Amino acid sequence: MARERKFSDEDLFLATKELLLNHGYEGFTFGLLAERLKVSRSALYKYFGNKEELIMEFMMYEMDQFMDKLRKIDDYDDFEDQFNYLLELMMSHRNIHQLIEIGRHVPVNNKKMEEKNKKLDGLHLNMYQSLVGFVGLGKKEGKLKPHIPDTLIVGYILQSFLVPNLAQIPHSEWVQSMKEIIRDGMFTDDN
Amino acid sequence: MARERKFSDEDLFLATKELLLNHGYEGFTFGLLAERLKVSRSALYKYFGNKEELIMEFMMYEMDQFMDKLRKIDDYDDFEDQFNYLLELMMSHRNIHQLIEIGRHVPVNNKKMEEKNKKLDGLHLNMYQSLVGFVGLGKKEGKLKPHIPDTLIVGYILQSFLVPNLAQIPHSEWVQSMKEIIRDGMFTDDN
Amino acid sequence: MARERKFSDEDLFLATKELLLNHGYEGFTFGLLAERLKVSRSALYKYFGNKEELIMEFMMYEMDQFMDKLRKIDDYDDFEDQFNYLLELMMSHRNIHQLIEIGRHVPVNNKKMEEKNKKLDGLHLNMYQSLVGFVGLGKKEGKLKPHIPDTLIVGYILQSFLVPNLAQIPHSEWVQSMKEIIRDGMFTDDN
Amino acid sequence: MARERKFSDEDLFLATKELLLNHGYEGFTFGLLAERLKVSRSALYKYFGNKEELIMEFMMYEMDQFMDKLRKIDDYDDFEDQFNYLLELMMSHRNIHQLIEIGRHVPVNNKKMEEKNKKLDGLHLNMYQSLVGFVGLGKKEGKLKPHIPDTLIVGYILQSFLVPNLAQIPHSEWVQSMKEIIRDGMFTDDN
DNA sequence: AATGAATGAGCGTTCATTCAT
DNA sequence: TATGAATGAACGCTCATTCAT
Repeated sequence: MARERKFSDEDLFLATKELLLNHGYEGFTFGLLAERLKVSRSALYKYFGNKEELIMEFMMYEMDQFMDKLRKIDDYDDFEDQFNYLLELMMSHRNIHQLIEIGRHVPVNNKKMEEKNKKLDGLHLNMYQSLVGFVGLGKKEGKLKPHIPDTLIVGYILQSFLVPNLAQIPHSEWVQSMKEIIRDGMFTDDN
Repeated sequence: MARERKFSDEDLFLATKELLLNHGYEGFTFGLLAERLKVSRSALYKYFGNKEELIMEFMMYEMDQFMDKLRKIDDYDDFEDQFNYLLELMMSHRNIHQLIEIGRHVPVNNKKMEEKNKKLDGLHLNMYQSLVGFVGLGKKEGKLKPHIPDTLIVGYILQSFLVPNLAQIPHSEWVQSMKEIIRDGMFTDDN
Repeated sequence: MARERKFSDEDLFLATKELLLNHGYEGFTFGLLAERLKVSRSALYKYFGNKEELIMEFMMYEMDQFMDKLRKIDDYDDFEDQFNYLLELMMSHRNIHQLIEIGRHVPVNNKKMEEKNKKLDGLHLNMYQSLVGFVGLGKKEGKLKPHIPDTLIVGYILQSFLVPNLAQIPHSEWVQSMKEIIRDGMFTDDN
Repeated sequence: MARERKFSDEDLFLATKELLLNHGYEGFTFGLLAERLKVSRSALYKYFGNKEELIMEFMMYEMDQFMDKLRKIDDYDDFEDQFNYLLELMMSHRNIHQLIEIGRHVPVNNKKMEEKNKKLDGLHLNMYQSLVGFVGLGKKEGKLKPHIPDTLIVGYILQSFLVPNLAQIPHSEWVQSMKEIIRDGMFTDDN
């Protein structure tokens, strides 16, 4: 009944992600996105009323996917297992923070946007609570140092994965070392 | 006799720094900068051929200053002292990474730019080498775990300073905890 | 058997009229019209090659209807009766002028359009002649001042109804006063 | 110290006036105006922050000029003289109403605009009061029919000047006839 | 050395119009 | 017949950049 679409939602969100990560919120333009998808700029407006809406929608799509996986952390009872699962997850969703940070730049003007913003905030809260729950468990089990602020622990775990692997160390070795630093620091024991 | 300049390089670089940190690369405009310096936009072109050039020039100025301080790390013979000095330094120049990150956004088109870009890369290298030197010392003294890649150690330390202090933990406590994580990790000893 | 049309010409022209009066020529869009008729924008193109054509077509439809009524003026032999009929008619079709005025904004590009434009001009001429006939009768009967140009008389009658009733004077009083001015002016007799 | 301007404010306001009258508020574009003045669109933004501002500024310029002249009506003590003066004035500023009407379409968003809007409203009020004063004098002198609403009298006079002189009747004759209709109507005395 | 004037490219957005189903 | 997909021109607006004084 109508022509076939030239790009799928997945195509679009994938392109959006890359552009957003490479250019930031201000640097992300419909022109760039359209070029990438090989459509006209105006075609994008069929699906998203405006730039903010597009980015918000993308944000939610991305967060939803991430949260689905993050929630699985509760499948593990043992803290140690949760820790391993979490690190793997963060590693494979390395850029989620940058995206969240970029998301903060999106201005919120009208009501529709406000709604979406709330939903997004809800997801953030969910994420935060998952992690705080995890830290709480770690402290209760006597695994995590009790005197270190929760937010710092969470922040460190999240931030770690943004360290660029400039020297191209093999993945498994890199992750292994990273885990070790996070757990026991970079100093030898006899300090 | 020529007229006197209405603004000094220091004025200019200081203003550039603040604007860059507050607005990001895309949000930084000659208009904003000119307003801040109380000159016309066009006046800026007398000193910097274009926006990228200005930012590059600023980057180098900033890096130079930072490197001067970083090189002082060699005044300390003891690794432990170097470590403390480094953390303090990074803490008080926290935004150097943001600036470097912003620097990555600058597009490189022509030859003049390429030249400056190379020089800037040189400074990065200097920085890296200072730090690698520091890591080498640590390893030689048996303080740092020998099997962890140097770049990860350096990267991890640098990245630490980007963890946002969302919960507004007091500065000294925050730094103290950071040091502890870096040295001994977030896990308790009996793991 | 072909599908049945989802909207009638009357629907369409009615919607067009309201939109045109409320939004003006530039503010009138196919999107608005389609939404009103609950069809897709593109469906409209089956019936009207383009926006101008649609508006022209509408104009003619509207004029036709108006002319049907205007021609009834000849049912009255007496000038006085014609005068009253005319005023009532104008009052209840007040917006015909606005529409004509809007019609003047329609650009005429191609040949098809030119044709329709001519036909529309013909209708205007008809209207004008009806009114000139009316004026002629008035002058012959010695009711209208003979030395005042016909076009001014006609123009005045048409234009009068566009005076906005800002102070919300009750309708009947307003019309009554209007008639009086048109007939005998706003000055008292002893001038 | 800087290049000479390619157009004066008068040029600009004149062009604005014509475009506004021919295309209406929506149809008036910076593109059109720039083309007319043989400058780039963006050049206009040096002088007017946005479209509304430009139009408002123009409105005030136009109104100011008009009000200067309208206020002179009080130089005449006699109603008859005021009447003549008024008609001449309106004739030479025929389109002031269309402009006012167009001015009503300008959306008012921010504070700067609100201010200007208020000033413009003030001018409208001035105009209205000048005319109501004039009508009052006419009624007091027994020249104007007392039972006809003031707003109708004012509106009728203003509207008169919008009657198009389609048949190209010579100016003086046209004005003469207009005066007569306004004063004594279009009907002969013996009605 | 510094300025205001002017330009052109590009952005976000809207809309008439065309195309393929 | 009717539709959703797609396009391209234009609009309002911003900004880096150039020009003439």
